[in-house]
Amino acid sequence: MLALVDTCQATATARGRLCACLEPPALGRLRAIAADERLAAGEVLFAPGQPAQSLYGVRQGAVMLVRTLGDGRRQVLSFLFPGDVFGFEPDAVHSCSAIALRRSGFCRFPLAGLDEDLQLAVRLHAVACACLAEGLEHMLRLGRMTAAERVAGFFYRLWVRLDRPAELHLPMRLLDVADHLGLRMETVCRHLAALRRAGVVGPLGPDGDLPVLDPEALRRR
Amino acid sequence: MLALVDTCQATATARGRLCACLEPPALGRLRAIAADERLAAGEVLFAPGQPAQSLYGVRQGAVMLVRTLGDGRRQVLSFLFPGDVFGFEPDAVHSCSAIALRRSGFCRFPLAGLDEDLQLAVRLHAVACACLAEGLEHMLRLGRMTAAERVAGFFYRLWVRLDRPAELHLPMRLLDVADHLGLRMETVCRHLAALRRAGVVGPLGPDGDLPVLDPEALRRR
DNA sequence: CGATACATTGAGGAGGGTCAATCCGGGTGG
DNA sequence: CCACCCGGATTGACCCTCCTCAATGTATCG
Repeated sequence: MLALVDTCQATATARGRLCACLEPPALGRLRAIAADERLAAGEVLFAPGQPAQSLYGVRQGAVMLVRTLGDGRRQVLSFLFPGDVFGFEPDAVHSCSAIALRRSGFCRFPLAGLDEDLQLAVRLHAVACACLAEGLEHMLRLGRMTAAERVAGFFYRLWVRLDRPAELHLPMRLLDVADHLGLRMETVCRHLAALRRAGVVGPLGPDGDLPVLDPEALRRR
Repeated sequence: MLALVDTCQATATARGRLCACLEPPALGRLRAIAADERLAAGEVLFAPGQPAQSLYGVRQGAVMLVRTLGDGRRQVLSFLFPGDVFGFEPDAVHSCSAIALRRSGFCRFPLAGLDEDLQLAVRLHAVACACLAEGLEHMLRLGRMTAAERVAGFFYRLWVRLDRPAELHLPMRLLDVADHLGLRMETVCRHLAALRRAGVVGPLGPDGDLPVLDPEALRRR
């Protein structure tokens, strides 16, 4: 079980990481309660209405959190990568679904075990704050940025999050990106095509490979 | 100092309330560290870049949290009313401004005092989760709802939040509403006019009074 | 009585949505 | 091995919602 938490530690960004900044007692508790979980691409970790009894940390792979309206409208709340923690709910019930975008592995932390150590609780709050800030940031994008800005900004942030690779391996479909950015798939595709014509990115490969040629131009929007 | 926290308790919704569900020791600590703060309409409680050293609970009045882009684009992240808690930041610096919409009073809770009691820390996390969920909800609106839905939904939620009064007293300008909903003021005004023509709301008074004639129609969108 | 601040309304334009056709690569089954 | 199919990406044409700009209304305040 030790390896579970340590894997998180190795791959995570410091900010969203649950096990960061913990001293032996809290870390020990975290290790004691962590459970392993694995999902294949497309599988659902939890769905709306299900009881929310754990937090999850992504170890490998990629996940998205999705809310769906009755009439089929979808909002992808976030894409999550190794080190990210998710599953926060104000009530004891999930309000969105978590869907693996590829074969993924998770640390599962039962909520019951998280409320009994002060340092752990404080850390938990810090991680929740990071999620909250992330959400507010995205609110600004959805409310006040143009389609071009959203698309370029999205790929820039993804590129940074994935350690600035020469080639981005998108685990999600363009439809998912569109549902994240509050746009239509066609709109995302068009703006991506514009970036390609401008020499900012290369052609999108069939397996989701996207060469990033000019990250600076992406950042500038 | 006792009265401060108790005032929160009296007026707050259970969910976002910091002092809810606390037993004497934690409640005592909360009371011990709570400080009073008052602002006139339009005054700024904190601004981006300022050190974030406290959480705040609204006691009376109304506040909005605002993020502004360099080019003047604004996103109102949330409107806050008695009982709401705000000031969560992942870093020790504020990322948005808090602006009083009218004469308002706050409980100020220094962060330093919040990290030392387990029950308090757990409660803090619960409140942060509630904020987070609120944010995700709004993300869905910004990303996937039409202007008409956003406007109607906004006034419906405000009406519920303010205890379903016959007449809504809007503390904010239409411009603020627009910047909250990712719309233009004119668009908000037009859809509000449509609701008026449909007999769902009455005419908007000069001091922000808005009779709510058919809440059910508002809820239906 | 102007001046200010905000709400309201109209006319016109643009950005993004909608619908539909086509492409493309990979899998499947004959 | 190849024809077929399928999911997703791409592109085009058209349309509608919302934005933009501008004029007008209205209440408050000096």
